[in-house]
Amino acid sequence: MEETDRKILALLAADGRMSYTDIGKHTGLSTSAAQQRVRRLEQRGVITGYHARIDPAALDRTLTAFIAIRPLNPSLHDDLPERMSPIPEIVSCYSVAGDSSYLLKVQVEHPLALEGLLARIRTELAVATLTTLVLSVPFEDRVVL
Amino acid sequence: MEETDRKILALLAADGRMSYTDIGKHTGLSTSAAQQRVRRLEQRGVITGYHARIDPAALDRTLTAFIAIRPLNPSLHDDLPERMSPIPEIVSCYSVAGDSSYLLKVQVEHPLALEGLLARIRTELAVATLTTLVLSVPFEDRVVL
DNA sequence: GTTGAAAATGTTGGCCA
DNA sequence: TGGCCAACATTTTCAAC
Repeated sequence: MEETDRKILALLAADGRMSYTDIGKHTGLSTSAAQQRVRRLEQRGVITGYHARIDPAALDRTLTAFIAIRPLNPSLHDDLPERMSPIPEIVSCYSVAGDSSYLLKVQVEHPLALEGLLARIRTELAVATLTTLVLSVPFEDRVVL
Repeated sequence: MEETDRKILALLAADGRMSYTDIGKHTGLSTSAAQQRVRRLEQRGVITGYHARIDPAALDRTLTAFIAIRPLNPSLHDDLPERMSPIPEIVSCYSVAGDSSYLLKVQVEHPLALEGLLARIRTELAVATLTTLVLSVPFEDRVVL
């Protein structure tokens, strides 16, 4: 990956709606050259998508937490991700190696909702949970190239 | 927050470059009505930004890990986030309540790089670390409205 | 990579319910 | 207030070089 492509990635990571014209200006390319570069980055799967980021508070999801889970009855066939999928409060799911099997990031309205969510997770998934509350987010998902 | 705005948020969360014309088609609004809604959502801070998502593997960051950190010398003045900021491998930083003080998400090239990163974090920040390796990511940062 | 021109989209102001 | 329309500016797209 070369200089110009990295620069384009940095620009689009910072502003996903930047126009090809502006990308061209920032990289010294013509509009269509910039567009071709971006299209190639998309086709190669380097850029996997464009997404608006939404303030969780605006959706009444003021409480964020990480939940480490460990299955109570270890089984060969692990379909936990599929069974987590219908639970809307689970925002991210990581399969991990360490003290637990999965690490979940969840977002709920308030502590009482977290209590309910934990009960649901424990019963529906048959797992033990260890919860860590998020107090604040100094930074998140930054892209430093 | 009403139905139409939620729909717009869902659309832009899924495709941050969707045109106002398309947003209008999906919501039964005219182009300019859709545009006004989006502008208002941006001004109210509900939409905090638009970002391209980049495949970490394309940037040779194949290894993701979570690192829980605990300061060795607890002090009143905590400037850890500022001191983490210049470390590019640290992608996210959460201040948490639980067994540790901060939870970091990091991305590195390979296990050896993680070893170096852990050494850097421990010495520069004067903290104890507990690392959890990410094996796979069933889903991440999904927005379910 | 570049240029250029056509098609699509973004933008603004005025008008209407 | 919130939405529509219509005219104008900008961007996207795609060809040929």
